[in-house]
Amino acid sequence: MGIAERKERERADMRRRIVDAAIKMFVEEGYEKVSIRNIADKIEYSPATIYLYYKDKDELLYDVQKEAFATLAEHFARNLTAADPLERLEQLAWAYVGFYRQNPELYDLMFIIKAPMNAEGEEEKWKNGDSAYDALYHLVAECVEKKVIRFKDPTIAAMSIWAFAHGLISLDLRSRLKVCKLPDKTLNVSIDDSIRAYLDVVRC
Amino acid sequence: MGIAERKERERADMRRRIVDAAIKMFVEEGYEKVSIRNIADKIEYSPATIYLYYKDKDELLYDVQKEAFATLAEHFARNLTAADPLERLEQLAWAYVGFYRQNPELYDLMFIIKAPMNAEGEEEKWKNGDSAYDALYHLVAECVEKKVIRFKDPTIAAMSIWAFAHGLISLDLRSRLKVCKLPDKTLNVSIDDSIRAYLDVVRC
DNA sequence: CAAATATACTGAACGGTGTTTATTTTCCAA
DNA sequence: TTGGAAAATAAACACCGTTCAGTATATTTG
Repeated sequence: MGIAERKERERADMRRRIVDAAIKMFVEEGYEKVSIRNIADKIEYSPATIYLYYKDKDELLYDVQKEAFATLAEHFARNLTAADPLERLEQLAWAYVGFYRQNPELYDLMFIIKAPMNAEGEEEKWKNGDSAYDALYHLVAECVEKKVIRFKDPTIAAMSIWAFAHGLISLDLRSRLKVCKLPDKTLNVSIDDSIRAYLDVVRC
Repeated sequence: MGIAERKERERADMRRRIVDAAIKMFVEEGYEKVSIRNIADKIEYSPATIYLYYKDKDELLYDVQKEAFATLAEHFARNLTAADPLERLEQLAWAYVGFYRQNPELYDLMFIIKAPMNAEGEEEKWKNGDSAYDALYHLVAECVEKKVIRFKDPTIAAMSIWAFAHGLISLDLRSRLKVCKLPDKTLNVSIDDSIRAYLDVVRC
């Protein structure tokens, strides 16, 4: 009786088709500009069909985020090669920025866009970023332990470092960073310079 | 011939009515959930009327942002009292966080929400945040000059400090900060602790 | 194999959105 | 008082996320 199994496979295939089209379109056009109807058109099904596989747009976004976090994890795995923890922390920082540069729209829907946090008090459910954060935490903890960075508490250190990188990227993504006007001159502030300066400040 | 003047006054009054209702409703319900129709209802005019005073929702948001930045400027003016530049920088940090805590929804629409950046390449037009950023820059420049913080370039320093605070707040606003799960224990990371640790790290 | 049932899919609708247009109402000058 | 400008609006357009009644297809049962 392989029918149930085949049906399950077909169901998974359809979810793949939907999520693949969604990722492609979100990346190309931006989350807000892509409608369920657009996605349905792309995969040549009726809009209502999508609701047989995803209960709403939020649930679809959640799956897209899962995919994006897997991509980020791969990106980290490829780039975190150094043995020295401080060097590895620097690699992490550059890998994080590199991921953003290659996938700005993905970064937006992973970390900035409001959905799918609608359901209040359901922070528990948001586990997509956990493994990436764990990687950061353990690395930072090692740096704190070996006293190569000027932080004392590993939890606060990890969150602070993430917050800095995220803040920089968020400002860049909203064009607050590109140009910085002063009375006398106009300066370009780059993410790269800021990261370098931060690493200098944080290092022991 | 005071009629033209009165008309102008009436026009300004109407824009005030619209922007006041918009701010109130954005703060109460969130930008995305407030429609032009809702605002029109509130001020007891037809939706189309709003388009006689604002060309689109983006332009209205732009005015709301202007108001919000004025509030932030006041907030800074009230709280930046110390003579010592480093102390004043700390006051700035706490004032920034305090503003966010008192007006999270305003913070969102000032710094995070995607609109009104639709018009590509119009970064020139976004002047709302300039005076607040100038205040930060000059203060940080003084700190760099007097060598009380570990940054060398004032431009990079100002942007980095802002990025850190903004990153922290952005993560908090999207519930990424509240709880931080680890294999063994669950920890609360607070904005306050992170700011304190950052100031310690940055101080010379 | 045929009938009954379960599954997959869809057309059409609901109630909303931002925005535009044609029309009506209001106001002011001649 | 009346003609024309200015202000306000009702109605429509083209979308949106989502639901539901109904149809087509596949599977199971008699």
